[in-house]
Amino acid sequence: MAQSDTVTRILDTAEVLFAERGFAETSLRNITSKARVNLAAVNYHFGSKKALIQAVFARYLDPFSQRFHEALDELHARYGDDEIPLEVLLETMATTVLTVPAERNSLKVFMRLLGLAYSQAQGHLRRYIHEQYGDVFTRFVELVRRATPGLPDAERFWRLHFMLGTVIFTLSGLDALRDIAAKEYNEQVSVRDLVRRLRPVVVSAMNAPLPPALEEAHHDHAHSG
Amino acid sequence: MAQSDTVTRILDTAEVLFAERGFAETSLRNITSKARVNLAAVNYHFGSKKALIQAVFARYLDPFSQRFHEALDELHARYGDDEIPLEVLLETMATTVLTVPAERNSLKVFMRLLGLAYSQAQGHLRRYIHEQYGDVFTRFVELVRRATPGLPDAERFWRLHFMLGTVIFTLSGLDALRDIAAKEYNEQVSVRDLVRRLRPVVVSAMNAPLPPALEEAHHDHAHSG
DNA sequence: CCTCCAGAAAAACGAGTGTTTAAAACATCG
DNA sequence: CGATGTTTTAAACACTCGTTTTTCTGGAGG
Repeated sequence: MAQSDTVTRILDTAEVLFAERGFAETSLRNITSKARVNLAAVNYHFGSKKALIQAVFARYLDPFSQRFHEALDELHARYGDDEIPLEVLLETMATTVLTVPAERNSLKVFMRLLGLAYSQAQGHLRRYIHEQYGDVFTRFVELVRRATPGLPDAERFWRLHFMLGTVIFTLSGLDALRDIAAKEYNEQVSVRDLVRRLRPVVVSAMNAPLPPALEEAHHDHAHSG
Repeated sequence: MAQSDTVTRILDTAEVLFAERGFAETSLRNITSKARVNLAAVNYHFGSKKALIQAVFARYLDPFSQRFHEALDELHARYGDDEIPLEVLLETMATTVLTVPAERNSLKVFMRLLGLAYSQAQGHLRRYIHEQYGDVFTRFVELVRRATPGLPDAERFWRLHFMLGTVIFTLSGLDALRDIAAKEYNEQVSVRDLVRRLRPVVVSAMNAPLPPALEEAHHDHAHSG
């Protein structure tokens, strides 16, 4: 291996540690010692810790966005200009999300990283992800728009983010929840079980009745701090 | 003020900085200098940084759990042994969540802190919160159980956590989402607007049709990493 | 052979961390 | 007043951090 596997070892170790303990709580010395690699290797190969973090994300998101584009191309070929049902769109996204990390490590790490990125301070990672991979998401949202013609744009925007919260929150805290569920209801949940459970919930949530219109838009700001 | 307001100044400053940048990214020197207080004051009054973090949470969660208990007492008095409708239960929780921080600072900080606690490394904060305030949550869940008799216990467990994810994720990332929504759909969303939007979504999600039963429980573990 | 140079390794740098210590300031009360 | 206990302050401690510098290694090419 000419292009030394040092790079790979660093990435493999870093993504696990980041997912377990967060970015700030994981030092380069943690990573390099566990990867049995010299400390300076990170700065030599990646330039900085921040660049390493982005490289960890890129290794998941590059194939994801590529595959998701391909999957949407297929849907376009299959449906032409017909409206694609919401269930099919959600199913496609779920399949793609499940496919990418299945090839390598585990979905858990991927989801945990996404959760961390979104809950991260100042959201500079969120911004990076949005800039780098925002176009696939935009494309997806446009298809969802056509699949839910009864929904006002703003309402759809919020509901999509509600559901994003559901998925990321659940899958990123999966281990803890899995333990509780196993203890309380002695049942072993796999990620695929969870996706099965998520499907009807997400569909119902997206198709929920519209909220009553605002009676008179923000009249008193008394408690809206 | 005999019981010096140093303690209060530290807490007021700490909660804002924690909410903005996370726990690890906020140093005691950040806090004490912004609060115009001596560095050693934190360790003198709280003992350690970890204890300060818990104190910040306690200042929100103590009144919350007390008020939520009172609210549930009221519901019990009003409904006796009759089943309390799911909408009423959700409404009660929403009201309590909105009430507590409205008295002091802002809901945003409270939600951001909750989001951080849940996405935190190893979840030692999540454990602390669960141990300290788990009983109110348990009581609430029991009422939800009686309000949703058609739902298997495990299914209800997961759906409640799905909805917890929706709320915490949305409200803790509120600022960023608010900006996007304002730009794209030029509409000003207040927290109360969001709660109005959340209500039908959460109710529909909880009442979603049951997922199809597992065909044959985890036969192949091929991709369940 | 020697040169060259990407890569690995060891060591040091300077800045920033949570925490502790010891002295000073302050308040309370006999 | 002087004594007592609490709070504030400045300084130091002992690390850990990300990054940089320097040295060493080992194979490719003239």
